[in-house]
Amino acid sequence: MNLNDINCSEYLNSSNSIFNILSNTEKNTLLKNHTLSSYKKNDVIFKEGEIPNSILCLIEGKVKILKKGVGGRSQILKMTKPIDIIGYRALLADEPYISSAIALEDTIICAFDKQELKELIHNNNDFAIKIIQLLSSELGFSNKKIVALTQKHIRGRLAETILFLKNTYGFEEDNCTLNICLSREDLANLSNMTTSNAIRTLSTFANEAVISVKGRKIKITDFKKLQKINDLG
Amino acid sequence: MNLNDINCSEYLNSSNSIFNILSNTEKNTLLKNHTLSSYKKNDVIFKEGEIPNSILCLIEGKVKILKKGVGGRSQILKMTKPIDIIGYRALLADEPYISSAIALEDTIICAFDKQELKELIHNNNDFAIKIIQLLSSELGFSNKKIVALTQKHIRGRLAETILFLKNTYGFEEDNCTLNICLSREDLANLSNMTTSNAIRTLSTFANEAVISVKGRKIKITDFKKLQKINDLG
DNA sequence: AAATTTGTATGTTTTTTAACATAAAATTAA
DNA sequence: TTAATTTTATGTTAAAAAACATACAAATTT
Repeated sequence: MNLNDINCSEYLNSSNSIFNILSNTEKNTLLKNHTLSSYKKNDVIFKEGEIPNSILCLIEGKVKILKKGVGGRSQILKMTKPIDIIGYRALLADEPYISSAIALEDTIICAFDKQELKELIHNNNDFAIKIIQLLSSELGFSNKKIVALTQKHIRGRLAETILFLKNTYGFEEDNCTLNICLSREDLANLSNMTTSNAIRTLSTFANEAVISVKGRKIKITDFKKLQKINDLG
Repeated sequence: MNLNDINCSEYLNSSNSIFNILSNTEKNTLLKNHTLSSYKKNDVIFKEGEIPNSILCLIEGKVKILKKGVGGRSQILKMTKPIDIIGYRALLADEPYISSAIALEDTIICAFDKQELKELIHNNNDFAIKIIQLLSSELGFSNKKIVALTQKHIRGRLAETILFLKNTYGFEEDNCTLNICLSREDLANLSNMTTSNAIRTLSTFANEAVISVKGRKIKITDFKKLQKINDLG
């Protein structure tokens, strides 16, 4: 899609957008001063340590949010899809980014000024409450992840990642192929394991007929068994 | 301290309280309908799965927030001190609790009605913004914890826990003894390791003269070395 | 098309951590 | 007080996961 074809107003009104409760005046204020950018696969959108100066709205594509640990290993904290907002936590906490955002495929992002967002929150209470709901549900998600990533074994962790990807991106038309293509390394960085272990465990799952793998396409062939592996940990 | 001696209004006005920006009218509304309860050490304040119906304010004592994982092992997600608020995440996300709260020592808690909190947020924008700041800084904390707990080795994780306890509860008058007493099991559950490993690693740190241990009292004797262990992971 | 780089697959070894076992010390209850 | 239970300490073994090594396939660059 070409940048010139993007109609941001349409995205603000979308049913999944947190902006859809804004008044027309508020939406227009946002739209008056927005920036559209496009990113190629693997482009860095923002980086750990940078100061946020706008709120980003993912119009098209997929973006991973990751944080590097001691050994330089990355942990993917979040996977986003249109029309999620990105990078608002650091902005709202008045902190530099503690994570980086990288495009997983060609991506279009609409940026609104930081100050305008803050004014919106300040003037529109329903919007503030939507942000509160967003943050508190994300915090719950993050807390659950702490326990899953630290306590489950490799098989359980990878199974959880596959089910998570299904919930986030859904299936293709065949109703069983994950609607996202990731490298084995990304799968590993989602699941807190080495790339080798992601590759090996993926092969094992395929041998056990839980999934089938063709390149980066993953089909879930035995959903119940996958859930069992996830539940057992 | 006796429950009858508690003056809740004093706590609402305290400089650490998120309630201190409220108007007198708002504070009085809160105070009109509050419940004080006291808990003994190890008492359960709320439990995973329960429905939150009030926001809890820790007036006195210390409380751990923990979540059980697959094998029944607990991960301590948060350590609280006066006058932190407790259990607000689930309440704000309109979800059941995903974690439990347990008193670490004799504790006094003041509960305000859920609905009143929601009305406050709805009517007082500055208060909503304070909640947003609280949630977003907690989310950052949680995300950092994901990476630390999954990527650091045992020594680094325990060092981080000790430094975290120092930051949260500070030192006693001697300027080196942690102002909190925890069982080895709690230290383990903070650091994502077995109790055996917490005991062993604590002994090693003591042998290396990084800390000194007397029962449950921990003294930091070599702060720089402890930070180095923490940084190395 | 050939060459180079990157990603995937799989076997082997080493490290880390958990599990298990036992005993002593410290609390708590009878 | 004694007895029982819980907590701490430490040694040993077993399991899980990382690290390493190598080969092959796929994608990219030249």
